[in-house]
Amino acid sequence: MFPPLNEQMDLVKRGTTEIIPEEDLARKIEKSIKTRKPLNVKLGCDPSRPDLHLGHSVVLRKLRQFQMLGHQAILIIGDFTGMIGDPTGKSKTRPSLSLEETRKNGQSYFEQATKILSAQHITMLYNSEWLAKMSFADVIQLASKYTVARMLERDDFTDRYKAGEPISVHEFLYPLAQAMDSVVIKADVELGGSDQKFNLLVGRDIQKEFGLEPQVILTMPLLVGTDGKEKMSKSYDNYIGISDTPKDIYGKTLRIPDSLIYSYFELTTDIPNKELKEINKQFENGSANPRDLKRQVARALVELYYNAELSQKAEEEFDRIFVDKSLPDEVKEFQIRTENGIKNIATLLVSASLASSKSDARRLIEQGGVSIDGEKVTDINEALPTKREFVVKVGKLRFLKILQ
RNA sequence: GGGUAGGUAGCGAAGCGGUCAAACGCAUCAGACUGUAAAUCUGACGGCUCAUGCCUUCGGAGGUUCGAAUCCUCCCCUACCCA
Repeated sequence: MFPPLNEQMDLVKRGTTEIIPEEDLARKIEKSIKTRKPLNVKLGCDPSRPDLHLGHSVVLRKLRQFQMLGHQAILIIGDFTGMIGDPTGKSKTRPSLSLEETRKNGQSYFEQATKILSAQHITMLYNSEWLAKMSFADVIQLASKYTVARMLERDDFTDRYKAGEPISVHEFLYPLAQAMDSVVIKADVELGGSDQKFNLLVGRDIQKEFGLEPQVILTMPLLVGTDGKEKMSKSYDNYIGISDTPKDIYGKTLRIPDSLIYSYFELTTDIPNKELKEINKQFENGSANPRDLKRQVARALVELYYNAELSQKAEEEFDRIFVDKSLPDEVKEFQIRTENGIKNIATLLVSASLASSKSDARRLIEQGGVSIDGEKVTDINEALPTKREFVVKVGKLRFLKILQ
């Protein structure tokens, strides 16, 4: 029922950053073939941000490969850890969520994840199920299994410690809590982004402490966001959400810097290895127009999360706006009501949330960023057209049909 | 518990009694260029104003002063050192 070892290894190894230790993975797969028992492949999910983006998709797609090979995917929704707030990264002021919120986010996470994952061979668990039940004594015992020196080896901690930035004691408990998840579900393999390496390794150590066979860890590269600099993340606002509209997925993808094209092909699409190599070649020797390659990725992504038809429509729409510089086929509408006191273009922009304040509106107009029916607005006090409807454009992307 | 250095706009970081709505960098927004970009260049970047101007901001609360981000008092927060 399972494909042979080599086949499994080839597929699983593709696109990974590290497999630690690789021999163990082979051994575990071999054993699973022999005993006809699927491996437990764990992926921890942070429910503090409910929207999944292409960055998450990289590791989810890897998880799907395991499913396709007949293994068991286990999604751990970190609702318990999410309740306290995730310390990884810089934002210490991340809001603590209530259990209810994390549950809701967890559900939404699952729904989105199944856009990528197969509905078979999947289990979803909330880690509050076991973490919330641990007593203080349990926690102390768990904490005694790891040393401060080793905790400080984590890059994030090392850097912050050197920089004299605060590190709260509870942050040390996070890797341990995550490790407990691995203990409880008896994970054979844990997936994660390469920034999770430390946490995943702690899982191995703690499993050993509990007399279990340590999990193999498998890390994936971090997808760089649309800004071309930081990893894709909602907080940097450089993400392409898998629930974004076809238009947005297409448009955002086309706007990535050329340097990212290859990695987007590699990490976010199903393109076969052979074609991937071909693309790399074309890109290196300049025989392909990067724009065309980008269009190809964008099309592929919309197809992946929607379908071919919508993907084509998204492309046409994009061309209409940016190549032909005409209107999108659907423009949001805004009804002017006399009682709102809208008397000129500036007040209209504010009321329609196209500008955050009157000063902002003035700035936009002064800088030539506002037009009505294609005519640039030059005067802040310009009266509105008397027409019943007209289209206001702010910047390159924002259109609004005004009704009065 | 004692000591030292700090807390400034989205972030980083100057300023240390008036010329401070607060230098500079990043991020952001608009424009030019383009392939839709990226890079580059230009401009903007607390709010209200056509504008001189006015209003609200420099951890918090009070105070000194004609005048405070800048001085004083108390409080809160962070790091480091000593115990």
